Amino acid sequence: MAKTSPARTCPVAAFQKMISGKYKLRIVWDLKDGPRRYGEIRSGLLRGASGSAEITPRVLSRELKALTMSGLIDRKDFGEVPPKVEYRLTRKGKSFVPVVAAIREWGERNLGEATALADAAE
Amino acid sequence: MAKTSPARTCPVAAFQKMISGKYKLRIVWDLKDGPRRYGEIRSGLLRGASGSAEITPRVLSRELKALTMSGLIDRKDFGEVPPKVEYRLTRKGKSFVPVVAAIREWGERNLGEATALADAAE
DNA sequence: CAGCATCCTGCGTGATACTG
DNA sequence: CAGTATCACGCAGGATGCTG
Repeated sequence: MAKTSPARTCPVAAFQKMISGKYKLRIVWDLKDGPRRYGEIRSGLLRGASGSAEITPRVLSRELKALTMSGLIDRKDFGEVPPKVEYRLTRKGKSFVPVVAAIREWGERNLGEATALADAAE
Repeated sequence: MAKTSPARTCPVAAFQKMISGKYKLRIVWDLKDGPRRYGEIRSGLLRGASGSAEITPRVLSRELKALTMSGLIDRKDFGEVPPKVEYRLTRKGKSFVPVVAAIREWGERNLGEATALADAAE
């Protein structure tokens, strides 16, 4: 047991906590294309399968704040008059993108459609 | 944006749903080393930072069932007398291991300690 | 040993309304 | 525009006790 983390909060547990919430991963993914404003993120985050309802500001605000505190994203507030705030990935956030990409890739391949078809003969 | 508009339940959303819960990822990770019995999984899944309390059967049972229905793991029930049940990764589950590995790797590197130190000069 | 049945609680998510 | 304040609710997750 030289390098076997001493019961430290499992990396996966920390990860789960960090991306807990329904939108954090999607926000990070959205931000990978560059900085986005609050409203843009909001417009891009539609709820339900129909994709009609928008996330409530309360929730988005929380997610954004959590991501900021996790150090994944950075909040940039431009002066005041007509409020303008941009969110962008930090270096850490950028390093996280490939992980999300891996998740998406796997998800697209395994959750897209043929979900539980060839799982019987395992 | 030619191919980025399906609006289909985002892969990440599906992923989040699939691994929702505090133990699913850990269970999958545990199972990567081979089949495990119910009790073994339970013993390996300790709660809290102290790692003393064990997961309650109700919860473990749910997680296991969910993972089975997701097609990530497979339940093998040996006869009856003294109940013996083994859980193992399905092909799909195995294909998912690398993703979890990526998550762990990233987590160990970014959540281990130096969490929010060099996030200012981004 | 490997669960299931019941009860209880905190928190994540949403609706709605208001502000600098 | 970019949030905050309040209220409400469903559900994950834990505590206990029981069973085949």
